[in-house]
Amino acid sequence: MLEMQIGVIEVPTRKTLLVQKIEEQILSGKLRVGDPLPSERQLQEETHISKTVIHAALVELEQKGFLEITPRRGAIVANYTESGTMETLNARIRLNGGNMTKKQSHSFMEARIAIEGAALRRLAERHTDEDLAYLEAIIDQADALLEQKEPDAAALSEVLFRYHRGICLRSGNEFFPLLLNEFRPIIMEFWLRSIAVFGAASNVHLAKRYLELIRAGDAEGAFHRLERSVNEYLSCLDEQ
Amino acid sequence: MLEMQIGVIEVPTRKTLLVQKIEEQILSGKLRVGDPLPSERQLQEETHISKTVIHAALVELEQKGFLEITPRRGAIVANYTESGTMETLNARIRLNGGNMTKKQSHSFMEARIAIEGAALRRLAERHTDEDLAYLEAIIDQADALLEQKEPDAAALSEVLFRYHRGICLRSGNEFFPLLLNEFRPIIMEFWLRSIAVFGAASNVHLAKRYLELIRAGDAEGAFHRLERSVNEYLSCLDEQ
DNA sequence: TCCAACATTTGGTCCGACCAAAGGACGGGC
DNA sequence: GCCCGTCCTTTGGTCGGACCAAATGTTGGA
Repeated sequence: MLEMQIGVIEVPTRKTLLVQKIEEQILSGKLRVGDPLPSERQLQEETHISKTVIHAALVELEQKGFLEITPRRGAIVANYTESGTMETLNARIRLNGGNMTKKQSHSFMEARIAIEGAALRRLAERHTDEDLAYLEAIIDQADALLEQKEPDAAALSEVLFRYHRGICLRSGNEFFPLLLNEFRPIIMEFWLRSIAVFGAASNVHLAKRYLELIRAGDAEGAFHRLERSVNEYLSCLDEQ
Repeated sequence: MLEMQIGVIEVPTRKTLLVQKIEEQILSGKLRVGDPLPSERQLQEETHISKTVIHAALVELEQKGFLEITPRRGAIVANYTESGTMETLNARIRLNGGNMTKKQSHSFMEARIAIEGAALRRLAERHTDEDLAYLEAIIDQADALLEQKEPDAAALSEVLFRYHRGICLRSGNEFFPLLLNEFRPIIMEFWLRSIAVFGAASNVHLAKRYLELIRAGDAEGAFHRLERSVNEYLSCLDEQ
């Protein structure tokens, strides 16, 4: 029997649509940095959306770093290269179809080495059996996925994300796992590609390798292993 | 004449108060991860605040990573160690009177070394005259503040933040300055303390020292200078 | 020419009502 | 006894109108 797959149909709210519309205008260059936005009442008239929702959308865009709102003066397009946060970057990548530029990819990998590398080092130097058990449990989940004849790449990406966030979590640094959460959509995309390029088994094997190096207390070894795999990925990316 | 300083009196909105109240309940443990919140209408009845405002508050808490809202089902307390971002942490610190725990301070400094250290290294290895001029211009602003007999600590903190973000910006990595923006409130608090402890002049002098090391192309020197100043600050903190 | 008084516009906040969808309760058909 | 529509209740999302205080623009008199 032929099974039809439609999947979940998400109904976007008006607020979401308005946010995306304005993001688009800004990122496409139709609205430039410093340009003033129409007043909330003008937007209300244009879009036939209530002022309450308009206001909520503008506040969300401000939190994302796209706008600069001054009470009783209006909103202007913010210099999002300066005031932006990771959410701004996520929105930029999402509007680009989920694809990063090469420079962004290199920046991302550099940031990954800086953060996860520091976590790896620290965890190798100082860890408990509980830390190791925590990571092993996640590895087991990855192994379970590998046993299927057609491993689910999305599910495996999720597990790999949790594994590497686990490294940050168990490093004892309270900031590192939160930073990884900020990167989440970008990291998930990265793992999907990595699985597509190097295969599912290879990625899980690498994860196990980190665990061995941590258990052995080899901080420098773990760090260099990360550097090496990053460079492999980047050189593979540059070839395309 | 004796000048009395009162400062700006901010009138908190109902929305703000409600957000803080719920944050408090969550962080104090009265509301645990997975617990359902009362419906918006129940909250309306309890608090005598209109549903629009209630709704806006809940959405803000969702963006901060404290809640998980499902349309037509309700809101539950999110696992903020899983879904939390830097904003969650900022909220936690703010509710603690703006004071970080010692562990948080150490985590922060470690993260700073990881990120800003990488930026310093890269900028020292590869920079243009324009990069140097950019940073010099910010240093000049700091010097201008120093010339006043009673330097404004808040203004100087702002300049120091822009300076160090400038280092990340000019490093060429697109992620680093965004990460610093996420840290912003924490970093500002840090500079205020650093100025209080070591003095304004000392902090500006240190900033100039980084510039010299960058100009000389001394990547390792710049990195170790950062490590050293971080350790000085931390040991000073531990004494208290 | 200057400046004080007034009018307009702005974002921020609040209200009470309505909407569509999800879940539960009910009941008829097998 | 079990299944599956049908109805009702509850839910978050939206709406349009209202008011506020501050910033800006305009006017008119000295």
